[in-house]
Parts: sequence; C-alpha cells; structure tokens
Amino acid sequence: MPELPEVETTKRGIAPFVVGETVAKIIIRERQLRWPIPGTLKKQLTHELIRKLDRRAKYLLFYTESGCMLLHLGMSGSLRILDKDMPLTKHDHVDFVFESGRTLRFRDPRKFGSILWTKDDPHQHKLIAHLGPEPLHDAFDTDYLYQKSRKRSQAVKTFIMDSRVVVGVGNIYANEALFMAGINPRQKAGKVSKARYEKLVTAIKQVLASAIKKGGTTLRDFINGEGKPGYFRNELNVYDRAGEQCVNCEKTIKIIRLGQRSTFYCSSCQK
DNA sequence: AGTGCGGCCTGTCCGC
DNA sequence: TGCGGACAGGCCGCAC
Repeated sequence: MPELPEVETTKRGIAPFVVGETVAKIIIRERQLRWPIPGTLKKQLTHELIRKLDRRAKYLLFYTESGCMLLHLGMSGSLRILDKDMPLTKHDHVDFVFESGRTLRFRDPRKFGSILWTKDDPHQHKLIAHLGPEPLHDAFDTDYLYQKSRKRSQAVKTFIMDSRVVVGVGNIYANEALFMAGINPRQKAGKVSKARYEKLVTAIKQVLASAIKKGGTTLRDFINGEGKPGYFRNELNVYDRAGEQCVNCEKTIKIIRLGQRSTFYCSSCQK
C-alpha cells in the first residue's frame, strides 16, 4: 500500500477537484473495510461543502462545516477523480459524487483501508492522537529520535517503522533510508550512536521528499488521483533487489525477515 | 512499558 | 491447467 509519499501524491492530485466541492451523493457498495463505514456517514456528509483537505500520517482528512472524514488507503487503496460516469471495476467500494458531476472513487481490493467520521477535531481522534511526529516536520530531528531510541532493544528498522516514534515510514522507505544512512537494519535501536541517527534522520527526510517529487512508488497497483503510477521505483537502491549487486560496492543485496517484513540491505555498506 | 505477533482481505506468483 | 502456500506497500489490539 501506499506509504506516506503515495498518500501525499494522492492528496495533491485530488485536492484541486475536491476542495470547494459540495457532496451531492454518496454511493457505498461495500461497507466492511478495516472498520465498517459508519452508518451516519451519508447523513453527515451529503450536501456538505469540503472546505479543506489535509494529511496526517497516512490519513487523509476531509474537513466540512459539521465534521471531518478520515480516510486511510490501507495496503491497496486508491482514490481517483472521474469526470463522468465510468464503468465500475471490481472493488470500487465507494463513490463520492459532487455537485459538479465529478466523482471521487475509492477502490480497495484488500479492504485494509478505512473511512471514518468525526464531529470533533480529528487530531483528537483515537487513531490519530497518539501518533508520532511527521517525518518532514522540524519536530522530527536528531535529538528527538536519539532520545526516543535510548534503552530500546528492538531492531532500528522496526523502531523507525513504529508510528508512535515517527509516522509514514513504511517498509520500502525504511529499507531505503537505512541503506542511505549506512546502518544495518538489525542493529538495536538503543545502540545506534547520535551521529548515525543524524544520518538516518537526514536519509528519512530525503528519501520521502524525493519519492513525493517522483509521485510515489508503484510496485504493483498504486495510482495517483489521475490514475497514473509513481516513478520512484526506479530510484530504489535495495528494496525488492535481493540478489542484485549493491550500487556502491560489488556485494550482493541480502534479504532477511525482521518483524515479519522483508528486509533488504547490503552487508558491506550497512554496519 | 516495550516488544512481537496474529489477523483483517484479495490477488498474484511460484513450485509441484 | 489446477492447486496449495507464501507473500504483498499497513497497523490495531492483544498477550507476554
């Protein structure tokens, strides 16, 4: 699924067609996502003007006068803007039809995504309130990450993928950032020096910013709001490259499992 | 309190 | 060509 750059790409793609629109109709074909779509969603959102679209971690926040819709793309979700009625494909679970006639269509084969509604400040929502800082904000810096890591025994890779530590670093970008910083993913988080956390923070920010510029990474099915794939895949140094040669040295990229996730690294460049 | 794992669900790919 | 099993970009909730 979409990691942070893919969610940001989606947000930027759909925002011009969503903000300032009024919802005319909502068509729900499948209610059972990660959590059931609340029964009140239609009532709350129909005839409402969408005033603002934000992103917090991997949640998209659609603000209206009366509340906020939280939408998560899960592992296989995508959103598209359709100019007119388009034939349905499998897993097109929800349509938001606007007064302009355009439609925002949510598709999610694996149903790990979610659509929720809150009348209150979404940042106080149970699923959002306890999240760590945004990786691209200044609050996410060397001091923060270093302090947070002390006395942590878990692998540095699972540490940076913990959304209470920092949000938006999924499996692809965790692998890439650790490669860029020259850190072995199985190093214990509490044993990594401050100097190396400085490199890691820089690498995380750089890899995410650069992936956003390229429109995200398409492994199989990620598409942006216009239905186009992302091109960051070409820039990946280690992810999904097991058995290939490291771009820095002659060694072969290794694959191991860490916290039930495929982990790719170069044993010569990453210590 | 920190850590690791099961499970939600469908599609795809690989080996037999 | 069919079938079982492993695996896939996330992440909550639980047991230890």
